[in-house]
Amino acid sequence: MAALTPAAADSDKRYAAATMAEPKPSTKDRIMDAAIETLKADGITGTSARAIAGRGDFNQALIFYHFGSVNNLLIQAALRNSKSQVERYGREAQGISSLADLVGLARRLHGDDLQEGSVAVVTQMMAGAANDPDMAEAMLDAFQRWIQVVEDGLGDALEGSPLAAMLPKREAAYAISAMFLGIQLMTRLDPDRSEADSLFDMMDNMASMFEGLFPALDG
Amino acid sequence: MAALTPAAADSDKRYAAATMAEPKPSTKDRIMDAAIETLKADGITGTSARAIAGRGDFNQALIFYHFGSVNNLLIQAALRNSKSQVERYGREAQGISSLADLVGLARRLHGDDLQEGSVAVVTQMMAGAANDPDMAEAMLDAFQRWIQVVEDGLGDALEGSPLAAMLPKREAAYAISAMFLGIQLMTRLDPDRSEADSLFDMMDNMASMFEGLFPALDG
DNA sequence: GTCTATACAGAGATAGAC
DNA sequence: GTCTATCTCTGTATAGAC
Repeated sequence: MAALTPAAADSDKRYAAATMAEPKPSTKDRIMDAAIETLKADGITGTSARAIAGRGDFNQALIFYHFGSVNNLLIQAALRNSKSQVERYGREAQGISSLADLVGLARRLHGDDLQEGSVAVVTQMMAGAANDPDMAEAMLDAFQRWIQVVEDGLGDALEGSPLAAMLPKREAAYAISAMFLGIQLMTRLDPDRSEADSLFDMMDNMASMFEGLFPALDG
Repeated sequence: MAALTPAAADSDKRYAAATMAEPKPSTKDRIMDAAIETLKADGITGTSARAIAGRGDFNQALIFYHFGSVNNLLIQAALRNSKSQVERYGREAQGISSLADLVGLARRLHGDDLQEGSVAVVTQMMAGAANDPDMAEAMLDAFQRWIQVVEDGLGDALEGSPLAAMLPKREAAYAISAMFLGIQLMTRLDPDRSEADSLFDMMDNMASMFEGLFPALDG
């Protein structure tokens, strides 16, 4: 589960540099980091060039020099993050061998993500995507990667079960991804954020039920 | 909170007047209508007092006179719409008697809603809710009404089935609502908007399967 | 590649005439 | 209750010095 460094940074470049002594982030990466942080903290309406530059402590004009526009910066930052997210999720999904495992993983990722705020960023970008086709395309791209991870995990979870033949994996993965997204969004609105817990409990029970009804043929 | 001005004539009055000859909307209602339309068309980032006023063809200052701030206008408009939505959804959900019915209804509502754009508004408001607690509260309120409708529909669909005893309805309703929301959001990103169809097909099959496994005891 | 300075459009909001 | 006019702030974006 462990990343290479605790500083587990996001961009490809930083991963490449993570083995070296000083993974000093490039300016572009610093700007993208600040953009994501601003999105998390202030939402899409508060994410201006000035706000981003203030948070990252660099000059506002750098955004336009490096990315041309604020929206393009957000798109690039989202794509960068989504790729590293999918890598991480994919790694986490290794070794899944049952639906119960899958639910357990989802529960844990939900908790982590609620802390970290990746889906909060998604919400903000999705809102921004409404009047920016390029941003919509980037979000769609991100979702498709995500669904693929779920589909793979589902394949592992159902291997050897008769359910594997009955369940269209692509559609199921789409449904699960949609649900996960929806749960995150709703949970974020709730100040005490408790309802999702019992939901995952329910899914645990459902998973047990399914696996009781359709026991795996092999391991 | 109370209606100090006579024009506090809320949407309720307008709906009540719908049976009369001329249901001429109040100014407040016209402003709220324009706000919703602007949210659909231009997203939260494009929804300014000027944009709303331009779309509804009234003076910008009226927004501040009647609602105090743009954000408060959005909150009031969202609450008004969510209430009427829930009424409508509740009506549609009457007469559900099976899971297949429920899926059918969901499919139809998905289609309608994709046209009409209610969930598009939700997306935008949710993004706005990130840095406005009042807006978050309003959205949470709206979601809870929605979940209640689903819970009721689920109760009707499972009446007489052994599933009714096995499935915690509140949690299931929460999960279904979350999934519906997620599907809407994802679908909106996709230019050709096709993936949801096969998803509803899958849910149809799942519903049949469930109802084959757990046949209703009575009608 | 980074900074300062600045242009200019659009934002929210209010005052005061009508 | 509605309008015009205006204040002030913040937004994106660019020019040009370093």
